[in-house]
Amino acid sequence: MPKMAQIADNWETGCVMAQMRIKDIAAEAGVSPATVSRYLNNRPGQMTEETRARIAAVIERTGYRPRAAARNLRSSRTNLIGVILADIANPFFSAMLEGLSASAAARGCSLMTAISGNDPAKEAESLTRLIDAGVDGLVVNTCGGNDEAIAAAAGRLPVVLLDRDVADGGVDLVTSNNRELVAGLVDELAVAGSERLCLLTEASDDSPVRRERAEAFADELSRRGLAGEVVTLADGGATGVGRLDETIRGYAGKKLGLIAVNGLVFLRLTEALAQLGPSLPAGLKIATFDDYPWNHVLFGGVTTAAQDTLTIAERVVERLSERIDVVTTTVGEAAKLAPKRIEVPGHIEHRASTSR
Amino acid sequence: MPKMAQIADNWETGCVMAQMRIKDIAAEAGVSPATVSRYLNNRPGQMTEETRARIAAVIERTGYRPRAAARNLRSSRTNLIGVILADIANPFFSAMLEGLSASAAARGCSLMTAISGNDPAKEAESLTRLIDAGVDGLVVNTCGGNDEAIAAAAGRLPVVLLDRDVADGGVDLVTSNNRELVAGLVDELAVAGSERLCLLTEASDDSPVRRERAEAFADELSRRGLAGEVVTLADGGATGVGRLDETIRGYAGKKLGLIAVNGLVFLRLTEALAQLGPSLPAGLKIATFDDYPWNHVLFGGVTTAAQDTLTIAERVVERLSERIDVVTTTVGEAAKLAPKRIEVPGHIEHRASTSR
DNA sequence: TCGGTTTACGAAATCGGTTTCGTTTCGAGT
DNA sequence: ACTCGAAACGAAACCGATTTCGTAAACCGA
Repeated sequence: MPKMAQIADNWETGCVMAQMRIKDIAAEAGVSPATVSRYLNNRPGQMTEETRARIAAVIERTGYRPRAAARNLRSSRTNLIGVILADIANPFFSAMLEGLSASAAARGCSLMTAISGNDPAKEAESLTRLIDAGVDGLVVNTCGGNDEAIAAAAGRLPVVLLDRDVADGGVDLVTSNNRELVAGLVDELAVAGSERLCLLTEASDDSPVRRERAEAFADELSRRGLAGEVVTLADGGATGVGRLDETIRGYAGKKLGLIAVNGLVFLRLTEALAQLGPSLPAGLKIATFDDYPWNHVLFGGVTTAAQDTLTIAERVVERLSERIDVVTTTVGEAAKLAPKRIEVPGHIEHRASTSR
Repeated sequence: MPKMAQIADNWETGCVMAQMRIKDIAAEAGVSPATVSRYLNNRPGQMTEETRARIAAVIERTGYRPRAAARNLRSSRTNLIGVILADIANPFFSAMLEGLSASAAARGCSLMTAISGNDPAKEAESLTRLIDAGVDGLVVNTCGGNDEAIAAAAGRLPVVLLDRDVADGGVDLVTSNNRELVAGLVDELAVAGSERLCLLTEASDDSPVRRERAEAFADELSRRGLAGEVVTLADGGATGVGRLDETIRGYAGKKLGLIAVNGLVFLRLTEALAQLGPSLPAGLKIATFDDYPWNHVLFGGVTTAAQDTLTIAERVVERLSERIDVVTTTVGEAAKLAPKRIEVPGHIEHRASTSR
């Protein structure tokens, strides 16, 4: 029985024409729906060049677009990648999102995003919501507190962790080479003449990333035989300077070198230093992580350990695609990929704050 | 014929148990699939409290989750909202994304995001990709150059514009009340004693937002009988200071008040001022738009016209939901909502840079 | 020329829900 | 007690693609 769609198609464009179905295209081209489907997915079972051209012409003319829902149902693939981010306010992660978006688009995938705002409950909710929506795979930058749920999810569909690992470690992880970056900053400060180094951290931040950087810092100090320590600031937003004043004043004039463990700590540091004057006290050198816009401006430029956001994003999507391909290709328990840890090198942006 | 799913369910959890279908749940609860469907969507056709409880128990016990793809196919709704952002590096928009995510989640919707990076071609591609994916509605922060395509999209599905309008204006738009914000900043500077006001803009930025702010600025000056002008900086990234030095030096000591039309311009301004010294020249007052983290820190705090990101996001999703409801409720051409322009008030954050 | 293999394609089942339509049951009104 | 309307629910069609399976034609070496 001919459908509205076919009738509408015969009218001039401009009228409200009903949505075309694959059936209609098939009828129009004088082939079966199966053949059109093969054309759409250019399947191994080839078709005559002539048939291909006829189908292409009809699709071109009618502007037909296959309905994703139907396709998803039958093939149980959605070409959707779920992304859960803990903190989008952090420019590092918004840049990451842009990278993920581009890498996914390059593979014909779209992104479903959820933002937990560092709330474990929201993160857990996002996890189930995205899985229920049928994403092919999941990128998770966890805020912590859901390690079991995430591990469980990784057992049911492809999951790649971003930046922060989970406890048991059975899940793929892509991260910067934090040890190398820490070493790079220590080197910057040492070369700039700092005699004593401090790594500034926050009490509330107990993330694996912070721990990794702190450990690397300590290791690097002892390796080089440098004096220094990890200073943990009391919480209390940007105003709670905690031990910071004390630390700075205690060493004033003694060629102190400070490393902020992340951008937030660096802003707190900046506020604290503002009380001491608009430019850096003589002999004080500073450096920080992640290349925020303001790093170019504050103190005439702050030396920064920059992470390679785009490459990290690309690696994440790449790895996720591998897993997705394995899942859809192999049967059941067959070939399971072993969990993998991918470290992406960053680089040091040398700026005025660590010049001699 | 009993399916694998039912067998698996009878085993202990822990074994690989097949995905449950609504049929299985129905069988288990001794009702028809239709009834389970009614339960899942708590439909008007109510059911016995006892039936409801029985179904609930089975679902609870089996951990059944309906497959979204199947649901989408039949109901032609996906509970997905597409979001296209021009520039996620701008913290204003990353905050927006968080707001959109929260507002959407509150309505049981997920977000599909695409980031155009201010590239019209990417924007156009994202538009079709999201529509093809079957989103129920679209939030677009356009980078320009796709006005026709966006208007066309708005004819086919619910679309709400974010911040930047399209040419013909037949589409819903949510934006800040820029005129009010400009007036607020002018007032701040006037009160702080500025005698001559400049609005700093960039040559490359020809967005409706910039135009609106510039017009409002001119209007406000003439309304108050204040001297001033719009200064357009030459392009060239953060280093191309253009007419800025000249402007500042020309008026040095003359109680100049500067307004950066956006955060990027403000960073350029900051770099330029850094050449003149670490703190503001005497008599110079400055203010800017959008409350970035560094605004709290630079110059001891910069007076800022802050947009109410969360409210804007909420209004966007609210309006989009209205349209989606209309589309799915009414038939054909029936009730079309007239395009609407929603202005969300912001507020002025007074800080040190405009103190007397 | 003939069996055998490939290639091109169609018929029909299928994915797993929702929705329509019809039937039965129940309670209220007279 | 009987009718009537609403409430509760089941049977089956349906959404629109993909996929399996089968078949006819084309090709191919002996």
